[in-house]
Amino acid sequence: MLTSVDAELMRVLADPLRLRIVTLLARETLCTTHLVEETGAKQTNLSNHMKVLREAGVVETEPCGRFVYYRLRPAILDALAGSLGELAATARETVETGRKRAC
Amino acid sequence: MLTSVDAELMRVLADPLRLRIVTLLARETLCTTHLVEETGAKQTNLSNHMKVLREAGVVETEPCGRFVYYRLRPAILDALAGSLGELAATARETVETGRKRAC
DNA sequence: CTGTCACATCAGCCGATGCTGATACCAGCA
DNA sequence: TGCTGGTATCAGCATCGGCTGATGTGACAG
Repeated sequence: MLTSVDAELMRVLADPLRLRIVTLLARETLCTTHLVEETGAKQTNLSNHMKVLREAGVVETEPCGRFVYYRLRPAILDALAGSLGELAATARETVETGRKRAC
Repeated sequence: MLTSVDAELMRVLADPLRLRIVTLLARETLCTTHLVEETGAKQTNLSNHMKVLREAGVVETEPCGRFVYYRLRPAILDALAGSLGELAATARETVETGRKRAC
């Protein structure tokens, strides 16, 4: 396998609310106010999740007056999708050829 | 978006040890004994994780005498990689066209 | 300067989950 | 029928992480 799947990135994206946020941001760049409207979550909670996403490199921020826009970084998602695809391809070959270790 | 990313499946795969197990199983079908050797984890712990992976549909079991082989189900990983790829593609288009909601 | 609004930070609670030792189950073998 | 070895289950513990209310910060309007 060339690239390995990033467990930390998986963990960050595995939370239901964060995944919802990422899905919303995939369609259009939004700021916290919009995300509060869309998700119904508290501003505090949302801010915490945005921090996690920011520190994981999933989103980047763009200040705009008092507002802060959150923009997704597609390369991160591409890389994850790619490494998972590789894993799936490897698994498929293993299953189809019946490769197994004797015990 | 056609398919949405499965948060539960992400959660299952987000654990470091489980991801390690899945990566090992992608190369060759193994039984618990091998996984204990490879990961150094306790048999009890490993058995718990295998139950989680089994219930999530990530692996399927094949009894072989007193042993139990665990085989990955590639379709599950393919689907996840695919939906993540779609998400990434959507995000890329959003970023490149500068699509954002006014606040 | 003062008030308001958008957002971030902090401390605390609490439920979820990973890890472990003890134990049960089950297949093969003598 | 016992014994051994591979695996599953159970109860308890400890930690992690998400949610919340209170509070801080920084920018705009009047």
